[in-house]
Amino acid sequence: MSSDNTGRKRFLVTAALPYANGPIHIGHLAGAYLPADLYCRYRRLRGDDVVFICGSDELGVAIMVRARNEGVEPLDIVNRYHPVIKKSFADFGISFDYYGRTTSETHRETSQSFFNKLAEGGNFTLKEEQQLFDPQAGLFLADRFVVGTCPNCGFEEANGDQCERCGTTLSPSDLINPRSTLSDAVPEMRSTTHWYLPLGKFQERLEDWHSGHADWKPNVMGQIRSWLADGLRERAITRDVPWGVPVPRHAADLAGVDANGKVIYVWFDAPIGYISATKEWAEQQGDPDRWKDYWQDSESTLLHFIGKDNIVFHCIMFPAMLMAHGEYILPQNVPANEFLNLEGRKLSTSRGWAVWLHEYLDEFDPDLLRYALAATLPEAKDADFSWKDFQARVNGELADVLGNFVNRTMTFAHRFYSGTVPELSNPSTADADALSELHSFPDRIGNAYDAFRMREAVFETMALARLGNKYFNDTEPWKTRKDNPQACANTVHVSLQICASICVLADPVIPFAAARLRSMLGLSGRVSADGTSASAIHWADASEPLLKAGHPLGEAEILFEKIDDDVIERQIAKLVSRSAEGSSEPALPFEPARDEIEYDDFAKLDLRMGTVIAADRVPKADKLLRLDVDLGYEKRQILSGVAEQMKPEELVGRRVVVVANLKPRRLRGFDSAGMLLMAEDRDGKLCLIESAGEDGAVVR
RNA sequence: GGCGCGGUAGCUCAGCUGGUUAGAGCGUCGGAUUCAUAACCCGGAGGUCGAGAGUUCAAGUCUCUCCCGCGCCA
Repeated sequence: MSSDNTGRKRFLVTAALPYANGPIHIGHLAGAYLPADLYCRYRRLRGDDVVFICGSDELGVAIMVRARNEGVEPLDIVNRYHPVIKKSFADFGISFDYYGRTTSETHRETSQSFFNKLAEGGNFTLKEEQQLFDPQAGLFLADRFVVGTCPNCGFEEANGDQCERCGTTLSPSDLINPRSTLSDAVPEMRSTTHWYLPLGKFQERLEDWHSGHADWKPNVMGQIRSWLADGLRERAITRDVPWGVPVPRHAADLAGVDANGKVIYVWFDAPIGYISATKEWAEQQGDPDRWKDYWQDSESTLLHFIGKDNIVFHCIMFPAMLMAHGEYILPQNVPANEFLNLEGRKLSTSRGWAVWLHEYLDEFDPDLLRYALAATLPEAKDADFSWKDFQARVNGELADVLGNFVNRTMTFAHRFYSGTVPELSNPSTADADALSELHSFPDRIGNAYDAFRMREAVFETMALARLGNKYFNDTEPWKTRKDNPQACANTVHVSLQICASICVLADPVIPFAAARLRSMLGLSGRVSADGTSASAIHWADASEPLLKAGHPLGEAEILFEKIDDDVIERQIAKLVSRSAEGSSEPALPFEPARDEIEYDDFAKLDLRMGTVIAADRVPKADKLLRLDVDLGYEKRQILSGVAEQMKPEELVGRRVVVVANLKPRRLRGFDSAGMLLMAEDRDGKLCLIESAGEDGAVVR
């Protein structure tokens, strides 16, 4: 392990650069950002020197195409999303030391000089080849931007890489009547030259390096072995695209190639973004060379947090690049996570099946999602996030177990000990046992973090609150208060110590609540972000009582409010309705507001409460249900156009609001005397208007 | 199609290099309690560990075949 002469270990932690063509959702968080943040916060509390780096990946074809489709510049797209992403991370408490972007000048320079260095070292090969060119757009086309008729099944919208209908693998030249998706023009073949990185040259060194890391996660190692067993091939590192880091002049001259219009392929420049962002961080620190301590000193530990889709880039290609360059250290570990599903289905941004971070933050406390996600991270296999599970975690664990323990402890301290820590004297076995168990928690939780077992760490953190509750229960201070005051004081003393340890050990998971807890305990400011100040409480200190007898406590507050069912149902409904719209962004307009009316206009309505006592379908009518409604003073037959959304049996027994004085009319051979009031969402979804009040009650 | 990772109580998941009656949280049922956010605490029930075959004194744990989910590659 790396360390400097003060015993502090030095870490450079990166989290995958999010692609800046959309906002952040919970899948991103669970894959990389939250586990990385848990780890960094933990390490800082250990007193280690951590630099946590990330940034927006803003280059590449996808952003360019999207800009074309919207008729704007690529820079407009990334300028739209970069600030949103950056802010939502910050609000969520992801504690990046620096969040950069790959459109920065530093990144261009860093990528180009990296490229030049590899070119000088003779690491690249050049290949001239025929590629599809869209003469109208003036662009070379990636395979997937060509469509045409499938030679196998005749499907007319087959993609250049695969036919969606019959599944045949294709190359664009196989297509009959090929056309560009950018302009509809017929693509032509043109010759172009590109740089390749022959990864095979690094095969042996990579194998040696990997064999020294048997401790990596099985899902990561499995995939690496699979790639190495296949044998590494050369891979293109430049493209003909107008949006990227230009191939540097120096390398082009060395190769004798006109590099005009050619850029470095994003897979090559994106990981270099970690380096450029670290340089920018160092500049910001006023010590421009300091990035080298983290990237080029063997005493430093480099960790990449990523999702499983990124394993080969971080475990094969980027390390090969770093080896080729020669001046960089290699990652110590790449704890890649699997994917997170949502309500049992795969996340899909295009189908509107996602929970967006910036929207979540509009309605909830960051800590709630941090906890719920951390408790169910996809560490070994794909995991599922559901709103019901979120509610259960918040109510049953954060509020009931942790929050309630703190609350009952604080209540005692304030009510019977005037808000100070009572003295511990003649401790019972129960008191001593609780303290001795407490002693083991920093290591128990820390060992889990050290091994990248975040879920276990979170579980063990909650276990400390469970210990607190059990201890509190077993020692029954509400009884001893009357017949054995010292025993009661001991209970409150020890319980407060447990709270104090929690405010340190829970800090990585729920940093905002932990800070509130510290202020309740009168420990504000004692846990510093970098763990360096002299009076700071460190991770290991949480194994011992942190509060002295007589220490004044702050004001008590509820740490976590419970979440009501209807709040959760609203979230689920939002998800479902968006997914039905098939779009990620809420776009439907609200119905326009109507003209103003007089009170008398309103008073003409005779609205009454009623109960549906019978309901059945109207024959040959898709939309109509026939209902018998009890209005208290009489029963009515009412026809309602809800059959497409509600079943008769769902309506029986429901309380409804009825327009009772609507002129009766005949529909499909049935008399309808009145109508039911409903709320209609923009997408046409209907909801009954329910209320208490007896049948026949006037609604106004 | 090839490769990789997973498939363990109703739900979400632990089970490291094979070893006594397979664990936790939630849910459920029962009990106890009342300081506290109708919270907490105790106890019970629930699993032929995806299916089948094999190795072994002994297999969720190793081998093979098959099925299912996810991913990577072609």
